[in-house]
Amino acid sequence: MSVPGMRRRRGPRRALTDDEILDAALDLLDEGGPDAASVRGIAARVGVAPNAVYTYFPDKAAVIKGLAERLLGGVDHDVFADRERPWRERVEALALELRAHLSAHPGAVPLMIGGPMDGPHALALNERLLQLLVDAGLDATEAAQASYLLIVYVFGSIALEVADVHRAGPLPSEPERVATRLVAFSAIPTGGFPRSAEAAATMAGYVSTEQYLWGLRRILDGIAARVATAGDVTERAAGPDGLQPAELWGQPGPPGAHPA
Amino acid sequence: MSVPGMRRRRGPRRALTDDEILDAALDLLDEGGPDAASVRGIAARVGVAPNAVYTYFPDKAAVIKGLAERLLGGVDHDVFADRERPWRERVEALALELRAHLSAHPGAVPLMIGGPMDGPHALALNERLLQLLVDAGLDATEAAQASYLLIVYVFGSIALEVADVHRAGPLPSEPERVATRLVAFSAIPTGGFPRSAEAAATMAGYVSTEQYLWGLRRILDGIAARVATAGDVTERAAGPDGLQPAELWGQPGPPGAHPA
DNA sequence: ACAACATTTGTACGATGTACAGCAAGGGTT
DNA sequence: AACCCTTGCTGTACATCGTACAAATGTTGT
Repeated sequence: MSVPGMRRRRGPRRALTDDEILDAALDLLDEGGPDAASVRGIAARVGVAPNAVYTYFPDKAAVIKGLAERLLGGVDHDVFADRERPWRERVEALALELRAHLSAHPGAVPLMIGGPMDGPHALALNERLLQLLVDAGLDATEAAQASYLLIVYVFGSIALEVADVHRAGPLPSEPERVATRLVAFSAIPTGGFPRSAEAAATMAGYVSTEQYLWGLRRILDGIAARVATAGDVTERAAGPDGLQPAELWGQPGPPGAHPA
Repeated sequence: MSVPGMRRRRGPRRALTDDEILDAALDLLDEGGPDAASVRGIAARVGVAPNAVYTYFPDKAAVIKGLAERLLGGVDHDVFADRERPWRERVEALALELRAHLSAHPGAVPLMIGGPMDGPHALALNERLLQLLVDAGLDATEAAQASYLLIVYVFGSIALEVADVHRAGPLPSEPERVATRLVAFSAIPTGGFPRSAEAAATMAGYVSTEQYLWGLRRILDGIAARVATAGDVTERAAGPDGLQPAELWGQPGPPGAHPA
């Protein structure tokens, strides 16, 4: 990403750009994990003194924020933009695209979920998702709720996956990740936890993408039921994941809600 | 990890306990946010030199890990232990209990999701959840998938909520949080994002707990569909563990029919 | 009383984020 | 062409962080 050997001359006039700094930060995160993006390291990588960074960003938090925006801005909107396709497919495409994009930079993930994601690219993505859900037949309120649910799932699962893994360098390949997960599980005194051990064992056949999609489809099933409730039957979930709405409408909440 | 009754006073003047250190760390996090738990701060709070902490924990990461375990160990298992209640209610109770427990210490949340949660208390919780789902009628594999989905949702939503908020001190009350969320939304150039603006507006009537439960219930709907189809003809995967739908919702019978 | 030992402290080192003051190299004006 | 003023970078400095090392301190078993 960054060009090596480029010498910077002393002087004013635009030696750096914001993007060069963000590139350097991202490179460092990819190589050394979440703690590797120090201001000094970034500056050294682009070939300037540490405090030169503060010409472009007010503080380190701003760099992180810029990085988050940059990552979100890199997701391919075309993947789920086709309004002719069923909405579930479109959401799945979006979820997979986001996961692929963020998993490529695991070191950056903890940093970006550490702060609010309210930049223009984040909002644009949210806007797309909301529109998609409205297209699917949800009213505005439920579309908002559903988008929140989906966002939580996508970012939450990536965050947990990244947290589980050795936090330096790029994410290992999926088979490797499954293996280390199993190692981690078996290294634990699972003696008293038979079901956890069993889960770890059966998990071997379900690599992470499968699991990700399984959870996502359960969520889509739940949302689809609300679509049906709204009276819009233009799209009914079909196939192996098909469901019969009558069977999954939940009952009202349990008595004894929890006090704050 | 420290058992009451076994007093370890073998050293010189004053011997600390792991719990005293964790208490101090948690207090600092509650007061000053995720960055407030410095080793020096913790040591000062318990009244020792900074490096005295390293007698009890090998490094700071171990303190964080101990803290995560301590928090997870504090969740009340009785809330969802009653196997006579419908499984959905039990899951909701667990989810609410976890959320209430973790939201009380927002500063600790980013730290605990930053690393793997594989301590004994975390495993015990996972074990309980898996058992609960198996009781509900899921086979071992799908119980594992479903528990992962639920865990991602619970921790992910708490993490995102915490990230949205000012990262110091205890989480504001829910009305305040909604207000600041709206402020944050309106402070953003939502001009180009009509649906996001609309979502922010309609969100006012749906405080965070409502939203949390809405998403959780969509997930439960999706999982319930798997329970219902577990013994179905279309999906022969059930095999020897196949259960009859009648037993799946517990003794009370199909959803909506069980008595309070 | 003595020795073994567990615990705490003093000191120190390297790394981090960032504030402050100055210096160099344009562009704009004359 | 000579000025200066703005812009961008550097040098230096400080507080704070995690933590390693050895010395000091007190407790306990013999």
